Amino acid sequence: MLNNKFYVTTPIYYPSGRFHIGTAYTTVLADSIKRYHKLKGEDTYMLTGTDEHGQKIQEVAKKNGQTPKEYVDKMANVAKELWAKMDIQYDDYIQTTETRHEKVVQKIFEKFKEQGDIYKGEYEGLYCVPCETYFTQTQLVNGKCPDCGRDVIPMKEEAYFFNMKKYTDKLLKYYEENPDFIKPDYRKNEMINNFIKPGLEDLCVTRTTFDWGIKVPSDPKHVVYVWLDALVNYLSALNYLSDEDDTLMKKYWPADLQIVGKDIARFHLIYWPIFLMALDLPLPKTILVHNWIMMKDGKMSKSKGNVIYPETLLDRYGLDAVRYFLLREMPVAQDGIFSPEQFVERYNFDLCNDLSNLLNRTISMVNKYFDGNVPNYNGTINEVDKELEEFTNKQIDNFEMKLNNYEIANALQEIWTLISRTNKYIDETMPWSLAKEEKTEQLKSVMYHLIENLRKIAILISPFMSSTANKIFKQIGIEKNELKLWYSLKNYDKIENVKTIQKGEPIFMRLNKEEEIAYIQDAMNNK
RNA sequence: CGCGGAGUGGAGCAGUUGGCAGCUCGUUGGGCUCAUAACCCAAAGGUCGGUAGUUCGAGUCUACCCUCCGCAACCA
Repeated sequence: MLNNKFYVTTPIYYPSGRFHIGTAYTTVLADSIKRYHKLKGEDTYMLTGTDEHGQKIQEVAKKNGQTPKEYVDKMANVAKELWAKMDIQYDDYIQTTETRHEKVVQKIFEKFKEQGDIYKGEYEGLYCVPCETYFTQTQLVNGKCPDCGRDVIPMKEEAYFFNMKKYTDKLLKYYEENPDFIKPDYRKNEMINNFIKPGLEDLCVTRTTFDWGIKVPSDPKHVVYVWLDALVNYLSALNYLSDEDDTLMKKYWPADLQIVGKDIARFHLIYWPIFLMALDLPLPKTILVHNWIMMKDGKMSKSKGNVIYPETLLDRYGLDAVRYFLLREMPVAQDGIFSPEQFVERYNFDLCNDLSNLLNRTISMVNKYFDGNVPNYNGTINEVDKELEEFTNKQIDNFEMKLNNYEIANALQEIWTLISRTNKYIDETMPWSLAKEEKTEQLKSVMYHLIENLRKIAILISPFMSSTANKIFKQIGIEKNELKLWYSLKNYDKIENVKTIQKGEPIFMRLNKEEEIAYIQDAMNNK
């Protein structure tokens, strides 16, 4: 294997409120891709965390009667609990208020200053005194502060700036020479046309109007402004520039995949690569910008009463159903729509009718015809079997192609095409007739192929729905670990002497559509 | 004003380098009985937003236009 390590990151989330389904989506996406690489035997590393500085945090903490640090630590725990609940296998969780991070930000800041990339200047903006916040012209609502509605006044303060112009050409060249750097492709054009072509403005990287941030060592009345602070987390978590041992950095940098939401695309596609260039570090291989989960009536918002929190779905429908829905229904390159109807339909059609039912009918037949003893492989005894094997191998290739290109929803679709094809195989071969006519060899072959395909399906879904995959393995009697690995997928003859369980428990039961839609709708309105 | 995305049978979507218009759900008819009123087959249903053009041939390329959504410098 040429590339046998895989470093994936999520954004560090801003914990100013409750984590909603979008946050869960990003994290599930990262986790699933990581598990896929792990399944292939790669050395994987996943990072997530929280972005804990800034004025808004300071205010929320105050409102809760806590110190900012108390507040962010509490929120980090809330996040960790949610990720535990969602079985997210992150390898490290970074909080930007940890010393290991702050030290690195300070070092980088001073390095940039020495290099001349950061210079002192004056920040000018429209300031709302009671809110202690600057706004740009375009953020104002009717010329007033968008938060409190009061007048804003032009203000100036001393601040440090990062010289972005210096790196513009280099960045454009990098975009051009590395077509995989930005996915989906159109984001690149968006960045170039909207921000780079009109001329990048230097980025203000410090503030003096609040103090909940990392102090600039050489000028401590300034705190480092959010983005320089936040972006560095991807490095500080690997012990970059730290006195500690830097094996992680050596081993995992550059990142193979960094996943971000479209709202923060600009920071990751422009400023982040420029910071890395200024540090003389290689850039991540791919930055994947995903879109948003929308509601039928537009963005999620509390005032519209259409916010959906992950817990609502997790507690009632289980983790795997939620993970499946998020990954299957959200196309990454486009906004996806969440609706209770779609959730329930996906659950019933894909998980119950197609997958769970295929398992159930297979188990029942193996028990009925062979007492649960899965016959051993007997080759492809006819055209139907041969066709099934070829089709299955083709689907595995399709799946791999789509997933390697980070088309998760399409990759899942390829698995479901395989599930359908396997269901069809039962109708084609009509095992019940074979049994009646005592065509035992053919019947054995059909049972073997069904079990074998279920094994493959379980492997394919395992990065997305690991407990479902395990339930399938268990029901079809697969115990050996080597039969659960990626590299056993193309084998058609390795299952020997296994026994299915006696009575298959359905892994997904059909939901009552009206009831469940009402339930989800209620949960959305009440909170 | 600008930039980005979208406009495909009733609904939601696929359509890679231009070559007989596909998928899921729904509808109608049929099949099967291993399975969860599930599963399998078939049919009906589209002038692929509009106009003009390039081409032997365009949903797919070019130009212009219309409609919807998003962005415009700290909301995944």
